[in-house]
Amino acid sequence: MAKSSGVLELSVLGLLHESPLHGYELRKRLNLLLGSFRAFSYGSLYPCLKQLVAAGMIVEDRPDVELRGAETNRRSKIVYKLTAEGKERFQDLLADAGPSAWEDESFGVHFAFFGRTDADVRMRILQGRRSRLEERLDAVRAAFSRTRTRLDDYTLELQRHGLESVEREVRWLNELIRTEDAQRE
Amino acid sequence: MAKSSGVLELSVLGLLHESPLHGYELRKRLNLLLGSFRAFSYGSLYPCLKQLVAAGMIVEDRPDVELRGAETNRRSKIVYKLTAEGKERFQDLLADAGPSAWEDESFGVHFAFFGRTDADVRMRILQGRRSRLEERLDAVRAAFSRTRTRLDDYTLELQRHGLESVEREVRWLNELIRTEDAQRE
DNA sequence: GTTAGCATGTAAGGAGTTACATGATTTT
DNA sequence: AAAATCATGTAACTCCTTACATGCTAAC
Repeated sequence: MAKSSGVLELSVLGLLHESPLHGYELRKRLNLLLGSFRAFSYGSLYPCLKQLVAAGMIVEDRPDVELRGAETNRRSKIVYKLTAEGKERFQDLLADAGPSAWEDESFGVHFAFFGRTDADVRMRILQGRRSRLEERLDAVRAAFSRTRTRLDDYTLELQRHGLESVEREVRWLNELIRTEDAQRE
Repeated sequence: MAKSSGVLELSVLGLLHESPLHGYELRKRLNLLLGSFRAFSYGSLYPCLKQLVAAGMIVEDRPDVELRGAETNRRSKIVYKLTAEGKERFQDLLADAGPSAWEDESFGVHFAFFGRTDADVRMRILQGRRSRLEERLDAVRAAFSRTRTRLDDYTLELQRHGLESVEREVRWLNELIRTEDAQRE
């Protein structure tokens, strides 16, 4: 019913692009793919699969049903595979180098599928992400220097650690951008 | 109406504990306090303030209204201040050294208010957070070694960077725990 | 034969955002 | 007097989780 269009949809399409999978297995791959960043529950995954079926992006395949008698209404594994339309949708989502690709929640997934993303889109996403983080550094540092109320020691330490984390990610992005540039030759 | 009991409530109570503030200013302090971790919009803040008023944790003060004629129904700044009950509630929330204090979303806030938290609660939260992260490291590494399908280069790099980030936070926690220990003498 | 893990699903609800709507105050 | 910023608020909506409910399959 909803159009979703979030991290989950992209992840599912991407994983099914590699090979057909059933929900349970899909979830494990999902949480491996996204690593320490994110995890999804079945309560999100199954409705999402349903919705993708309804939208014609994937189709269900029930291997067990064909093998056994049809009278049993038993539950079985449902293997999902991408349709041609689904593949197209996936490519469209990957081709989007707009802000939605470099925000906190979605950058990870987009990056995970960089292997199937055009080099120029990769570059624009990396640069977008970098300036996003630099903006944030500026904002925090500005707010910090503007602040007159002296902060608690722990609050300060949290701040420091937060800034350092962001700076670290910027360095990581710099490295990646450099590598991408080198590979263009 | 809802009980909320989340990051926002704790942050608001903590900030108002330092000094009375109006919503707009409160939001800026909030986003400074939480630094690069989190940001809240007015759409969350104002309903939360209403709810805290209803619960008797804070009270409204409208400075302008008293100064000027009462016939004008004009909008004015609303300064919120903590009640005795609110202070108690804040201390109760700070005294909770359970899992809810060391999850991703809430650890930051709890840490920011460590200056007002008992030393033993601080220690239990730091240790809880650390074992939470170590569990995650184990899970990711286990899933990683169990995986037979060779991963995409970019996916691998994302994974590596994610692991490194978590390891870095563990080292930070180790350092903090060491410092806390040293201060106990 | 029972426990543990595989497998699918739904209903209710939490926590927050976005977009909108309005008005006051300060700066240029 | 226009523009920017300060200031408060609401309604609709999104995305996801939790808790529940069910059943299959392998291992011990």
